Amino acid sequence: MTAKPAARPRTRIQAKNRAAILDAALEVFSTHGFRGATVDQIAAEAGLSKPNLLYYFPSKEAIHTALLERLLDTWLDPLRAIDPEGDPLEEVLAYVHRKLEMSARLPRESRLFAMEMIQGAPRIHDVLSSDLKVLVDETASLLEDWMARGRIASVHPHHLIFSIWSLTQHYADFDVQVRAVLGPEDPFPGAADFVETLYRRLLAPD
Amino acid sequence: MTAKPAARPRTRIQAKNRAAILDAALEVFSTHGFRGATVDQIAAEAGLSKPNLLYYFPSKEAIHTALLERLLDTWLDPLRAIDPEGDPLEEVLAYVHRKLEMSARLPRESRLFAMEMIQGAPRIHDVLSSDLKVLVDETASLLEDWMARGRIASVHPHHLIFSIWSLTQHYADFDVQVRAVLGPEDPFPGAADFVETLYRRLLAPD
DNA sequence: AAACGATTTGACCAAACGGTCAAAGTCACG
DNA sequence: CGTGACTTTGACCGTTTGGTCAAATCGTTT
Repeated sequence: MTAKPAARPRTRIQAKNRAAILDAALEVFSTHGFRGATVDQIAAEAGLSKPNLLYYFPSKEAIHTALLERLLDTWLDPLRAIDPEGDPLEEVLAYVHRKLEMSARLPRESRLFAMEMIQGAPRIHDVLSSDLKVLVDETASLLEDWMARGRIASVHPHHLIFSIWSLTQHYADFDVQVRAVLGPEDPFPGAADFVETLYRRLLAPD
Repeated sequence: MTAKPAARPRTRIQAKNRAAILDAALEVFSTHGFRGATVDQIAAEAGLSKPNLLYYFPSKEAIHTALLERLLDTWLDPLRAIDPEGDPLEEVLAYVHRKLEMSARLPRESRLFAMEMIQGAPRIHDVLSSDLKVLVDETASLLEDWMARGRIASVHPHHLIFSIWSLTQHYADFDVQVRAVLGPEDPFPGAADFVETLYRRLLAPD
């Protein structure tokens, strides 16, 4: 009986190859989207033959799903890390900087997420309107509470969160454009400085 | 001799069909990217047979190119419309609102642009580092001039422009996510209000 | 209504696609 | 060092892909 490798890898080889496949798939899916990515290309990028890749994942879609599941967690972690007991403005700023750092260090993950959104999130729409919505609503409540107490200025909390997402992820998703305009200079120090200023001025209590 | 239809359509039928093809291609390319889009799908969406579509455009790539050329112009028009003689803060705010309105009214164009960027802009990289860079640098100079005169607060002008792009286009590109979080409510009124507040507070002269 | 170019189509092609399979090779452990 | 499970592969399959072509149809002008 030929046992298919489990989702939880049992051998060193499985751990190594599954990791290589997911890394290669991240590269390919994040730049070409699901339909634009080919199994051959992922296999080549992972240094495996196509049948060998399909020994570890049953289909192209399975790879994509595995990638998205892993992504959603790490992507929303910074939001969960906001401390309701901390100083409001500093908590928001820390969140902004965590997100910006993620754009700098995990640009492919950011682009994979953006790809999925642009395509209408056909594979994660449910998670968005359940888990994500709950998490965002909770954070929005926290922000509103801070605003009501005058700890930070009053703005629409959901749009505040959207603004943080868009501003920070922009540097990963539109990396080419940013660098084409800015030249060789590293965009991130300037970006960090800019968003710091922006949110300090936006949220400074009246 | 069978004459291929010119880029400038000569007959009513050509004008109509070329428009239908470009509209269909916009729909398909903007949600699936270049490689993920198929000629069959574009043809079906345009209500034509595949060979008929290829009578009007010589290849899939030609359609994509035609689309991008048309896009770049309309996409950067709002930037060109900033009036150096106008009131600085109001000019910036007007630009922000023009961009936001474009996201609301031309979401597919926004997503096509985003798609191209995420993929590394292989087909328009040259235009970015030449035309776009020049246009942005000019606008940045204007902004710096306004800042030096104390008409608006000092921030990094390039990142200011990036922030406007990301904040406004986010509502088109991440439409699914925004609506999943916000529910049935129309996002744009709230967004307009939010960005207005944001840039007033950011740019208000000290 | 003839005649000409403009338009449309069914049939077709080679290449690339996602995926399968039996057989061969490799590894770890008793 | 043998043996059973794990891993890898070449050959293959049916479908989809971008694109071609000759023939048929349509529109317009005379």
